Amino acid sequence: MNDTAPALGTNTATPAAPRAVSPAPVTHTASKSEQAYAAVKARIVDGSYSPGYRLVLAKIAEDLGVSVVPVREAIRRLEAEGLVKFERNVGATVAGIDPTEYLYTMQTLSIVEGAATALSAPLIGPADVARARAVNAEMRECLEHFDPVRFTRLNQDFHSILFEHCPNPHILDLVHRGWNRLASLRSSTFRFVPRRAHESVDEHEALLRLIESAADADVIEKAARLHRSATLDAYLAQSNAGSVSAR
Amino acid sequence: MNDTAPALGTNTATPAAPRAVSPAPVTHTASKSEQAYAAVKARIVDGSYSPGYRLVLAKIAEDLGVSVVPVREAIRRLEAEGLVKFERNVGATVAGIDPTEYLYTMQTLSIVEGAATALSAPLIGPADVARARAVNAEMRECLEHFDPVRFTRLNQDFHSILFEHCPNPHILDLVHRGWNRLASLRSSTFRFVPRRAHESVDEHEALLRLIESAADADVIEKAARLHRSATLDAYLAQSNAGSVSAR
DNA sequence: GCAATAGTCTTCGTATACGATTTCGTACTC
DNA sequence: GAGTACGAAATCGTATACGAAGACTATTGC
Repeated sequence: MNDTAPALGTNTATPAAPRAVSPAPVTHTASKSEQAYAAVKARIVDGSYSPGYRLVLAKIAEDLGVSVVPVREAIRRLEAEGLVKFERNVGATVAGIDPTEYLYTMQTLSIVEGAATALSAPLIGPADVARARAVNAEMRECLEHFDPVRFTRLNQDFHSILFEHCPNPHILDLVHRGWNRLASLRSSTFRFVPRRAHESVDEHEALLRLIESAADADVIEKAARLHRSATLDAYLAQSNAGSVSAR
Repeated sequence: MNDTAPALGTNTATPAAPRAVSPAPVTHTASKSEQAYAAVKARIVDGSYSPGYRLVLAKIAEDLGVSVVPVREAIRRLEAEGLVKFERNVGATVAGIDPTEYLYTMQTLSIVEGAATALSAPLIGPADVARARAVNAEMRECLEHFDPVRFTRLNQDFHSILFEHCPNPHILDLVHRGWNRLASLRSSTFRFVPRRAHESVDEHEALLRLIESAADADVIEKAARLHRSATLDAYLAQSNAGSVSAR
């Protein structure tokens, strides 16, 4: 379907080596619509457009040197993907950080990512495990002088290695969408709950052990799912104790 | 109060989409874009546009009494949903029945529907269970003079009761999308594998028992997932006695 | 001084128009 | 007779234009 492959990337340690499946079929064909989609998506994911940012069609069109029509299409696609919220006769804004939304997204991701990881597991070779372990080592290092943003990026790299082999493209797409949604809110959970970062690294190692030992798909799925929902729980516990709760 | 809508006396050709699996956001304001989206989606889901059908923008626009621009947007949204396939400079076609695609969709659905059902379970009251049981009774009846189409519709109704209470709208949305994709290929699995229908009815009852007894979420999820993947397996076993995995 | 209302201004929604690309048919040549 | 090349028709892609709806502001009345 859609989903231009990158977006998940920015990976320093994992240059998407394993498979040449990477769709770079942009054969001199880049429709304006496509351009607009990619451009806006990139800006959302990289944080240039932060949540709540008002996406004015005419302005974006001008920035990109196109008319509003392709931009509208792009926005529509992003809306369907959940990256943008659209209100009739009012306009589009970058989808928000609403804690409720965060909860939904994390829960959904826990499920689809768990499944994707379990489905990938049999296809993950020793080389992949080694790469993942290297990333995890970096994460552990990163714990010293804790940098939430860097940590989050590494976290993404780590999990990418685990689920990218998923043979079911639909599920993989859902995982990507979930990650993108999270990426749009740059404030990672780890910023709020640094303690969770430590546990996270340990759980990563446990996950790798399971994969190495060719554990049951069920077991891997459950572990991957719990790994994520534990992060969610940590966030919830924190936010309840702390300031903003609201709904 | 608004809605003077002169000149276009012939419009509003779409009176409340014929009960697709997804909710109809029919506020009293229906932009042309919405109309087009609902209309095309309805036609795909109800089979007027069968898989492979070529969706010509101009023709649809004329049928609906609008211009092509709103139709384009609608098509884009349907594309993001996976109901249509779009090729640059060529056009859109209703997404196909490709067995591989079927496999992917069913697998994905088994996962998200399983999760949705498990999350819904605690919110399902005796009244709901009773309704579901009534539907299942109809299905059992339906086994006598087997009618695959009717059976499939009842099957959808049954599962809808089980997952519609899902508190996570994202997951619920994914379930709807999965069902819609399946709906677009009118040939239900049960047409090919009537025997599966019998098992299915029994599994439904088992599922209801689990929900009634407030079984563990894990147990319910696994049961719901297996229920669906068993249907998939039945299809696979039937359709090709040879090439199992089909890449 | 505050609130309600009217007017303006921004921005969206859709129609129409035209250029670009693909596809299909036909004729011509080997 | 078959294959290729040229051309026409169909269809998509995008720009521009105009009407409509919501938001913002200023003015007026209490």
